Amino acid sequence: MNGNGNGTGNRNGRAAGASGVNLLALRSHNGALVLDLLRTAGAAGISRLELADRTGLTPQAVSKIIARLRTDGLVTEAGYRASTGGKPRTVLRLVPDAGHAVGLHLDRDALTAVVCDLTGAVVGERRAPLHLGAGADAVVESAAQEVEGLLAEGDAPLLGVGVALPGPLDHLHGVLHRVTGFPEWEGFPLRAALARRLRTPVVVDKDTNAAALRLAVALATHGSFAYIHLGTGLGAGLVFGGAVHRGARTRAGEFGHQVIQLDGPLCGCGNRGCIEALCLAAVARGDVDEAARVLGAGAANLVGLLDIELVLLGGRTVEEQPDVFVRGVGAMLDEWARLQGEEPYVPVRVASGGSLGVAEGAAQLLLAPLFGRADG
Amino acid sequence: MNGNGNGTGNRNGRAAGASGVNLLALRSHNGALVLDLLRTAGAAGISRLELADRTGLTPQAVSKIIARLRTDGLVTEAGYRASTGGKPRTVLRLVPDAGHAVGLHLDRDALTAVVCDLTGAVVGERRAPLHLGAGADAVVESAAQEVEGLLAEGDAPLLGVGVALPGPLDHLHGVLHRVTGFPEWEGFPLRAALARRLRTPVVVDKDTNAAALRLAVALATHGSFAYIHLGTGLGAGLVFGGAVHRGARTRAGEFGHQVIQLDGPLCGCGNRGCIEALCLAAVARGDVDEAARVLGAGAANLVGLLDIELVLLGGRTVEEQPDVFVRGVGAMLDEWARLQGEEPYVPVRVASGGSLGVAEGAAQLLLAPLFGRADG
DNA sequence: CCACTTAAGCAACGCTGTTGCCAAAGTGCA
DNA sequence: TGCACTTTGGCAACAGCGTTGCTTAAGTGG
Repeated sequence: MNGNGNGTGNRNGRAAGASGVNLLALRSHNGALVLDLLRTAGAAGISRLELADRTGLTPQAVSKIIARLRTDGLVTEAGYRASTGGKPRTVLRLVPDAGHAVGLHLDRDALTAVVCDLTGAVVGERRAPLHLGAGADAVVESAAQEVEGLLAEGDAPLLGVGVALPGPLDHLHGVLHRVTGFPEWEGFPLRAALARRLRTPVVVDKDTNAAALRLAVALATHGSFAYIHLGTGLGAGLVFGGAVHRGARTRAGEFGHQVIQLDGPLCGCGNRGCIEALCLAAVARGDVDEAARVLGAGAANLVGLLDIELVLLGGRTVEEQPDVFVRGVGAMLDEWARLQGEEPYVPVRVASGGSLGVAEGAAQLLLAPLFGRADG
Repeated sequence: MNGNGNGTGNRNGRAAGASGVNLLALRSHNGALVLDLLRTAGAAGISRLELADRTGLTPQAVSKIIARLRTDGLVTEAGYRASTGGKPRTVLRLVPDAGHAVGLHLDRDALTAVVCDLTGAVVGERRAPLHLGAGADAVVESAAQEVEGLLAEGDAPLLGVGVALPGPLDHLHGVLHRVTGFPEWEGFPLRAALARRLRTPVVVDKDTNAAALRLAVALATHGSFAYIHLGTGLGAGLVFGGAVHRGARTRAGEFGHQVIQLDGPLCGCGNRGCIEALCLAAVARGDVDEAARVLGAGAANLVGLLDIELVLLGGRTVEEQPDVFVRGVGAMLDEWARLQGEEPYVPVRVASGGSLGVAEGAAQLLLAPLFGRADG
């Protein structure tokens, strides 16, 4: 897709530390950068000179990069800007249909599948009931059939399939750990199984990470934020420098089992005083304010520890009473900021997304790398 | 120092998002990579072919890079390896005296200054009493005099001065926030003041970040760890991907004021249930086991949230009874791992370092960028 | 002594972004 | 209408990057 394939061009992909960069990698980096700016510009488009200004590259370099991207069919010229006293700028736009990716959201009881174009827009959608407990092979088969149904028309080239699902898993190898309540999934190589079945690249990640990735792409941020998801469980996706932080074993984000009440009430995980236990208990007894307060304390911990810029809230429970949570969490962050004696104003917002958010994020697992958003 | 100056070579350093890469940046990246491997190899040295293998670059590219570095005086040939059936490999070594950096540790009651060579080894050292409350100008002046005394011999080119001190501060601009107990420092532009006085580049950072940076460099890791410092206060330095994580406003690492006991005892910061409050109280009443347990709970939170690979403990209180803390924290991490049902073994160790650790880290604020360890 | 192996440099090359220059396409004033 | 000016963007030449192909250097081992 990007000319000479997938990038680094190094002889060995195994270099332990940081690895050397050659001209192919440089080309691919700058190309991705330009593509990302084109994507961000959306329908409004962007001119060569603006691209040069934003990337720090010379106009001539941008012209060459654009010429390559046009040859590859990723970019087109689309009209002209108004003149500012000279030749008017040429508007450039991403070609949305130059590539598609499928996003698959496997939840406990439902499956959602979307096809997204290069801009991340949903161009196709399917939903189906799902029983995660039905066994790995059955689930893989029905997921594969949904994907095939979605791709029936078969127009744009398919980059691959991203799968998002709950619970700890190994993102690098695409192997599940024990999905809470479904022990039969432990150790199942979902990525390999689905890739073999569909004969296409597959990437697997946690649902919270997928949601966070979608938000990072949608916000076009290279900064940091935390996406906190409160539904049947409590988890978080962390974004630093515009990339999802997955950690050494891709298990980061276990926000729900942060202990916030030493020797507190027992949690399902076996520990005591986890945020999730306190929060869900408060929700269960109808005390949403207290749930928001607990969540806010956890969010303040995040902000203090990691110095993130933004907190986004999502999940079924939050969506039921968004104002209560935004206010409650916001109040805790403001109080924390006040105690710090400074004005490190960290906004709290509800994450846009809706019911397709996670599936869109799953598709972004394949789209985002094209735009230089590395796998973290 | 590195040929054409400091790197990126872009026309503007202000690009908001990720920025474009040109050939100078590529050259500087690969050069830094090679230098880092040479530094890591230490006195044993490393051959061109090993460098090629480790970087993923071709042997010829490495030969060219080494030729440049030799011309710049950063690298020398130093003997030969035993033959393995052909021409023996040429051993290459970093030239330690190609550059020096000063590290300054300003503590509440003492000043420690070191000069380090390129390998990070201490080649000069001075200590002096210090009264942080004596006022900014007086402290800057006495610090400057210590630095000048240390550099009297004036041999190797000086890269600059790194300053590490407690309390929140703005690393990017080198401006202090309110140092606990010394309100007169709030807003003082330490970096600018010292740079003007000494006419040399100055970098300012928190003491915990400096200590963490020294450890990252010493361990030569590109992975992740947390350095937890327990002395008169409690703080942490976080390292992801071999780089110190400072966060959006360079205030990350406020580990001590993570709330771990909702509505717990009042902390000096005004909040309730901070780890620091619980931990210091336990230490004060002689219950070191409990202090270790609290610290361990906090460390488990870190590991769960960020999926780091290693926990390092340091600071005066830890050094007094290292075994108690290592065992206590380790027990909490093991228990946490057991509850996860997996074997994500996260080792706990005492951070080597001694009384010069922070000052050495301060020097690394200037040395590390030469070896590709960006300011993160 | 000679075949073989391994290390490292020389020369040519393809490709990168950059520089210098020029054509295209507007505006604005006389 | 004409001309000076501004701005955009491409063409051509270039320096410099890592790569490739080959040669030279310097060992081992029969």
